Amino acid sequence: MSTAAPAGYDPHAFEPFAVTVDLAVFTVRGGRLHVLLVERGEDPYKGHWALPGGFVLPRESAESAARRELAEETGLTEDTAGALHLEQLRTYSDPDRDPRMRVVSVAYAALVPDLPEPRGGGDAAGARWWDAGALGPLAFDHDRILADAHDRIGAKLEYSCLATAFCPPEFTLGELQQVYETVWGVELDRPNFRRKVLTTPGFVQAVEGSPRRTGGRGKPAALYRAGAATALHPPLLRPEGRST
Amino acid sequence: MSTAAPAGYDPHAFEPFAVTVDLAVFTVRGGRLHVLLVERGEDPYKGHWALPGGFVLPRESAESAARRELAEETGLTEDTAGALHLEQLRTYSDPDRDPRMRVVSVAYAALVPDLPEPRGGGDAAGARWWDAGALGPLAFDHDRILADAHDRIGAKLEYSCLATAFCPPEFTLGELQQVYETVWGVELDRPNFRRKVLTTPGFVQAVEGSPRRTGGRGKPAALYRAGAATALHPPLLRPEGRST
DNA sequence: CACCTTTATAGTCAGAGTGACTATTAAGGA
DNA sequence: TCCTTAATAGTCACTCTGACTATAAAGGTG
Repeated sequence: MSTAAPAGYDPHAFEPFAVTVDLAVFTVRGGRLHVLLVERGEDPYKGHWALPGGFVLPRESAESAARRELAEETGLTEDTAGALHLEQLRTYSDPDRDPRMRVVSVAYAALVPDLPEPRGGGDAAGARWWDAGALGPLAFDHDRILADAHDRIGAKLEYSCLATAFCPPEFTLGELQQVYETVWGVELDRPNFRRKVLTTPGFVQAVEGSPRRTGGRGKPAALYRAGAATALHPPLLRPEGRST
Repeated sequence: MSTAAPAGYDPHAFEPFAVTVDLAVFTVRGGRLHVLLVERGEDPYKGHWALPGGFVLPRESAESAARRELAEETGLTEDTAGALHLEQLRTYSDPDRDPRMRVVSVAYAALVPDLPEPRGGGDAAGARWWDAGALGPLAFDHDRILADAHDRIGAKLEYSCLATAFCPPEFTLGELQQVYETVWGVELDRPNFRRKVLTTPGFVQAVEGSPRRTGGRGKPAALYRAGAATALHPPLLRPEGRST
């Protein structure tokens, strides 16, 4: 911002950059981490799967663009999508990441509870959830973006209350534990997990009236809602190594 | 990346975005956190101080641009600057953040040991280190970027070995402790800090021959170098609350 | 219906890590 | 020589965690 623009800020005098957003939208389905992908209908990478995303419009911020795309691709209303957790990951700016032109992309990660299969509407040829553990190569540098997103989400679960974003409004501690186990790919000790969650003020709060979820196999579990806290002190560390 | 470009990817057909980098370059001087700022020589914000930065060139990545600007502003060679720790913070894309045109900026944070005052070379009217705790309002949204950078650095000290990046090649544990105290703005217990650092494998390693730094006021301190580890397990948590 | 399986919940116990200390050592300065 | 300063060594209690065992309450099966 300190140097003069090439050719003194004439907006059309230099080779322009396109700015896009890419979204890594995660959910937990049946104990597996899933990610929303769209099938590319045109070259390059025609027929490949890619992260949803699109161009940032002239009068919107990258985050607004991300929320708009998220609403379009998931079929949620913009109001609902506006309430979702959306986290800016990082920006990818390799000069050759798109063979057509110079595209700088701001990547976001979103966490959603289990949603219905997306309608194939919009401009994408098709959109569906994929098991994040069994993916073929994606278009562009989206493998890298997806890996970065997974790392970030995993790290964030350690020191934030973000895991509740994967859960429906009311959930059991077993469901919350499964979020951690699914994202981290490990098994956790149930009593210890329970103790940690319940002794962290504001992580979860019991639903009034102490209802229980019946119909399962074992003893009915108590229901909880997300609490007011956002950070976890001390953190809930993964059994082994780290990321980032 | 899934939607068609406006006007089918004709690079000049839509209003272009400029892409810049902004750098928050931190150092510790005399027990205070300092940040490198440049004085703006032209409107808007003429006479205000701003983060160093500049345009991303057509054939370079944002990170390359950041390293190039860092070398220019600090007077270091590109080789030296290439070895410095540079961390992508986030991207700022508010449509009105620059009154002249649409500028999307990728912000980076850099940590350097105490350096000489920068020469006023390059295109900036002037460049100098400022005490990060006593700053007037900066140009553009740079106050916000600087605050985000400070938060990120503080959080990273907790779970990484990054603090050694603020230190010269050989340093005492007291100097390392002062990095933590300066960035966090707290005082730490010396024996406890020492115990934590020394029992974390790979955080620091004693300089061979066990030399000591004499000339100070008290007992000479042993010298250490940065170790091979990059992550801190378990983390070195701040006395009180959190960030991010 | 008795019994097994499954899941939730309660509780115990030892070890690691940390915060708050006190004590000792080794330099410079008055 | 004594005082001040800073580094280093060590203690102790408390918290948190990992690894357990035990009990409760549902569904399923013969």
